[in-house]
Amino acid sequence: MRRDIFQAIADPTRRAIIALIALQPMTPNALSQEFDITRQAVSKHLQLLVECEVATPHQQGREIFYRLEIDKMKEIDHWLEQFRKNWERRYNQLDELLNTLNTNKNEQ
Amino acid sequence: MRRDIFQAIADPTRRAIIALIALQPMTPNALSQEFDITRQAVSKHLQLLVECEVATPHQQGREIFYRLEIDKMKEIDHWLEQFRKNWERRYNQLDELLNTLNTNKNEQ
DNA sequence: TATGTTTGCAACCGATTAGTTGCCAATCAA
DNA sequence: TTGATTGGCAACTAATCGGTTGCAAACATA
Repeated sequence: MRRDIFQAIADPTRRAIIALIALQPMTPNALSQEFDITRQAVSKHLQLLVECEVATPHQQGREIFYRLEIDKMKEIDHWLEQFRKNWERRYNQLDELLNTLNTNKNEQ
Repeated sequence: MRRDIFQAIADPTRRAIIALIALQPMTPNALSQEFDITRQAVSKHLQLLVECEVATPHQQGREIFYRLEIDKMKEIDHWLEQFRKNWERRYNQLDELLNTLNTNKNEQ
């Protein structure tokens, strides 16, 4: 069984879950209301995310909030590093800074 | 059938293939010598990469060189963008500047 | 032309995946 | 204490995945 971050983000539902809990920790119940699948299906995705150490459960009464382990996302970023020099010129920090300032006043 | 870049990088062999053809275009035969699987298995990975538009075949005589479409890797980078502000020092620079420009709400 | 090389395609196989339903334990609220 | 809510676990299923073998087409070369 491969259990790594790349497996974790392979599924579109899982990517959506990751994006949601990046904003705030959420319960399986709350999460399942965002999708057309059962709570149990969402739970299985969460279970996999926990195995991959992408999310961690935090119990609060009878609810369990799943929180994103943001550091895990860095592993993807790190893997991308080897390709970045092949495409990025704007990875120059100053370029990035100026570009963002010129085209984006609002965060997202 | 999900055919996207995230599916493409889910498999470790495929990630290795991507890393290899990032250095130079390679043939299925040459690639298969780098792994403990058959040429046909490598070919199937290449086929999927082509479907995902991560690699493109370039015939040269009876050989077919597979070349990495580096731009596709940017899609991963773009998806990561939403998380990056949560972790990156070099983006904190930007955050700090934006906060200052926005009459600042809160530091850090 | 005959032969070997390179590759794609098809059929097949076992394991995994993403989903379902059913059930039970724990917690909260009346 | 009773009943509803929340969520994990188990069993099952259809589809997909990653691999195999076998074969035929296209090309290169003797």
